[in-house]
Amino acid sequence: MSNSTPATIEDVARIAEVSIATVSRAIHMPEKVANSTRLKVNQAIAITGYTTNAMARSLRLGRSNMILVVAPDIGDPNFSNILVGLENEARAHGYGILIGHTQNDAQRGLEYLKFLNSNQAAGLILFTGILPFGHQTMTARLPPSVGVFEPVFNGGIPYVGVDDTEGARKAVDLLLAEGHRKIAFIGDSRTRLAYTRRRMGYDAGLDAAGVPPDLRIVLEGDGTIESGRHAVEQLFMRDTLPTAFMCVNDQTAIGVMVGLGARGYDIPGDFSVTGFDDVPQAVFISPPLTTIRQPRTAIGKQAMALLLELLSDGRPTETEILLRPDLVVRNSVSAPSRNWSKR
Amino acid sequence: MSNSTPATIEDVARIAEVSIATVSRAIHMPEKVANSTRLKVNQAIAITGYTTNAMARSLRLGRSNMILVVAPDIGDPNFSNILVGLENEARAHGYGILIGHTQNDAQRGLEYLKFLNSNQAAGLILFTGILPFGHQTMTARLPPSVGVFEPVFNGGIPYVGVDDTEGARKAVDLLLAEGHRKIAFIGDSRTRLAYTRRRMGYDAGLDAAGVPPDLRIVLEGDGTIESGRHAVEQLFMRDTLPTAFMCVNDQTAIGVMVGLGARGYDIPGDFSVTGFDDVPQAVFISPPLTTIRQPRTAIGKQAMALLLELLSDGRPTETEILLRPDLVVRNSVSAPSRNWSKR
DNA sequence: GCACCTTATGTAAACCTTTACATACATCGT
DNA sequence: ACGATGTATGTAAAGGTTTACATAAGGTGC
Repeated sequence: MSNSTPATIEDVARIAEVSIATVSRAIHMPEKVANSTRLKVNQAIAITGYTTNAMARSLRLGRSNMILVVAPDIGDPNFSNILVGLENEARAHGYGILIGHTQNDAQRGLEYLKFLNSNQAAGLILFTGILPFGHQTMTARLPPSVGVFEPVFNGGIPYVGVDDTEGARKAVDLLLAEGHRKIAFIGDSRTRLAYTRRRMGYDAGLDAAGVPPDLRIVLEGDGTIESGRHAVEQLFMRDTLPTAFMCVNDQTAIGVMVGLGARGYDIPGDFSVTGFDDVPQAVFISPPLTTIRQPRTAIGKQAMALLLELLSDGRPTETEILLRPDLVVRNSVSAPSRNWSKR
Repeated sequence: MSNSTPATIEDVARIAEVSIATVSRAIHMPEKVANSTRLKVNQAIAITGYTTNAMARSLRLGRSNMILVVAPDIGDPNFSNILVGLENEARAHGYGILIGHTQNDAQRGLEYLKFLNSNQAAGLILFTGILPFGHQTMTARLPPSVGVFEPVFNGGIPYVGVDDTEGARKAVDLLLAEGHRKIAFIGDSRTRLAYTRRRMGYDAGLDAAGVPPDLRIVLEGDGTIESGRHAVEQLFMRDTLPTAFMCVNDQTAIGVMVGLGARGYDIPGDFSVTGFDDVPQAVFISPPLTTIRQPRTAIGKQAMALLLELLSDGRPTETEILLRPDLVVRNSVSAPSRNWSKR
């Protein structure tokens, strides 16, 4: 029963007294095999503890049943829930998923490219707008692929995300509705296109409200807690301060809140702050952060569904699927303090 | 050059005008082949863009060059850095790593067991003390395996972690040195053995200091932020309060701090708090958390090194590798407030 | 009772590697 | 000059699976 080497299809065939072809059919095309023999085969499988050797199967079929998910940073609080959506959908269709972790290192990216080139994955999910394959990026031949969160340069790769511009617009509209005019945008135009789109939502909102350009303050960060904190320091060195901080993501917002807290200011009493993403921590910090929720599990599910479609049909029906980002109001926003009205 | 089907070893052989055996040797045992032919082969490889088909190779060799890392929760802030250590070490030895994500769901665990049984991974790294294979756990035949953080039940699986008891001892000794006597332990004896060991450190420290049992307060949580917050609520319903909270991990400590903050208390003015793990957030919350650092990257590196050793030798040289946990002092601990001396 | 179709199973090739063994040739010591 | 030794390469089998094709048996319509 538990021999040293795992049972093969031949062991099963011998015990069931049929040919290996019949065993294979009993497993993968049960309707093609007589009830009586299917029963025998199943018993033999139970006896031997047989599981099909995925190497051999993939070799023969020319494709694996694994999907590679490549992300620059697994620790990103956005990652985990997306993954749940991806996994569930994949599993429901007989695929497994593997996670690759590049840390924005081209060398690592190349490892995964090799992995793909050796046919070890049937498809690819990309968590970054940039193909992480260094100088080979242009010539890389990829399996069917889908991006998450933002379009992948290079073109031809459909993606699933959220309407970032609209989400940002919801945040800025809330601040405007509360009476803010001088709203700082703590952004990041370098790392992700999604972030640039959020900036566009900020501008569009202020344009629509007729806020003149000289009341706009835009700072560059890199989307980390640290950069949010740094942005606050920079602003306090200038002579004008905003009444609200609209942050490109929650991490930045948390940094801003920590920075303001360290200077003794109250949120939302002295300053309002908004984030984007609704990461799990957003509800735990104090005050709980008003932010824009991304339907992460749904994004994961859709992305995988799209990839599976590609895998069977070959042609994507859609090149871009955008889900709706929702405003979630907590306690980090209020009307601007009158203390600051002079500004 | 970029045909529809990827180049095989045979294409390379034809172009280099040698046999496929020579190509294989040129790749894997270069010293066994003449310089001139090795050159021809390399050129042919460059022309065809050949990469060896991992399926076929693994099938032939009977082992893959992938290592499966199974974790209950990828979002765990401890996970990411361990992974870096694991990855670097694996990569340096020609192995790739794949990440499996069980979410404590036996069904998912079984998927990975199947994956292992079909020889798709040469080794296994386990992030939980419990084999996540449901009812098949006892009969599961596993490849060489190493645990991370805590021993794996079932036995026979070596592990790499930190001396949890000693780490906890450092935390409690700090609190005692500051003058605390009434120290609550917010623990979790159910989910991880490591947590039970931390409790042992707490008891040992108090024993050594001669703190009588009736001054000890132990609450059960589950290691989440929420459970830390809940513990605070529970304690305020009792008549006696501690002067310090020693928490089984940082998440719990953050919850405790949020709970105390919500009630208007100052840390460390009114209460001291310690954590364990030194997760990345520990430095960002206010006040920054005094905690015990786990050398995560080193743990990952060692765990992978141990697994690779197992893979080649078959026998583990050590069954347990414990690294030293360090106290990192920040701002969440001070001497007990005199307001509370009545208690 | 026979030609024909359907259904169930078996045979063997193919997927792409690696490697034991065989072969061919060159080198060396005597 | 010849057997022994060593080096470089080729031939072919094996690894476990899927599936096109072949075969056999049973059923149908006449």
